Amino acid sequence: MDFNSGAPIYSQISEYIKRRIASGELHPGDKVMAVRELAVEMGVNPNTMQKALAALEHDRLLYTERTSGRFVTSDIELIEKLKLDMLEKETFRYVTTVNELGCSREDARTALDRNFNRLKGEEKESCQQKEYL
Amino acid sequence: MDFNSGAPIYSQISEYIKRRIASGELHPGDKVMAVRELAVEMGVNPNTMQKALAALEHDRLLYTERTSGRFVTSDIELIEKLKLDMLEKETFRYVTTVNELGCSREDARTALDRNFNRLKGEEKESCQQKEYL
DNA sequence: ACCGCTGTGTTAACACCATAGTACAATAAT
DNA sequence: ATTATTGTACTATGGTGTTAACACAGCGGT
Repeated sequence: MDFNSGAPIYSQISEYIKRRIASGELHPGDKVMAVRELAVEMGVNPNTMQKALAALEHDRLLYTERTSGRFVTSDIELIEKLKLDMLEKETFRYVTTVNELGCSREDARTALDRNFNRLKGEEKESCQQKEYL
Repeated sequence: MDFNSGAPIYSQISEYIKRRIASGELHPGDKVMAVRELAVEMGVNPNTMQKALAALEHDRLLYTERTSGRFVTSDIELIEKLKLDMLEKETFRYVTTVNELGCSREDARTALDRNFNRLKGEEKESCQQKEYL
């Protein structure tokens, strides 16, 4: 990951993990890696990772069992709602921005298709599996 | 404007003005408001606004005439390139995020349409003109 | 009982962002 | 010449993010 978006790192990590929960890549009830381990994996300080995970706990997407570790919520409804909410939020942000840019709906549609193709092409080339969490 | 995105305010302002230049809402060669004036208008400190405008000057989107004020570049090609670049960058960011969310191209398409309709609806209701710059 | 793992809390240091306030140089208008 | 306006520079302060290096509490396995 690259943390170049200007937003705080802990926040970027929170959003990233949120997406992996929403996508189902992190299964409900699964145990997640330890704070220190995750911190090494993503190249940040354990405190920063702690802050990121704490935010996810606040949203009830993770819960912690005192000494055995952290787990993904088993609340499937919550996860489904999360996914829909994030899609809507991201899309609205995108549409607003692009509209402010003076681009039409058609402009956005073609740009969207072009970038989906670009993405699928990249995925085919570098078939590396993600090993986080 | 609301500055809740986590990114630095000066950076958000830069991007916002960039979009207004790209859209043509700020015409090439036009004079922009004074730093202090703009700062009041957007409710930020003059220093913050200065920083935002300095970033735009670094990109040659604005230039300054020592004592008469700042002006939008007259380089139409640059503006056109800016617009295409920003659309591509925003779209790629959106597509990447949404794909990570586990959403398909169709999911994105319908979400896009829904939000464009929502946006057009809102624009019709509150027909306030923007008075910045 | 001991060791190692877990999460958690604390302190300190450094950098960046945002704000306030002040000051100065150069031009335009009077 | 004087005044107002322009951009620019500087200091200082408070808040937050990031990192580092610790220490502690609770549970499991040996």
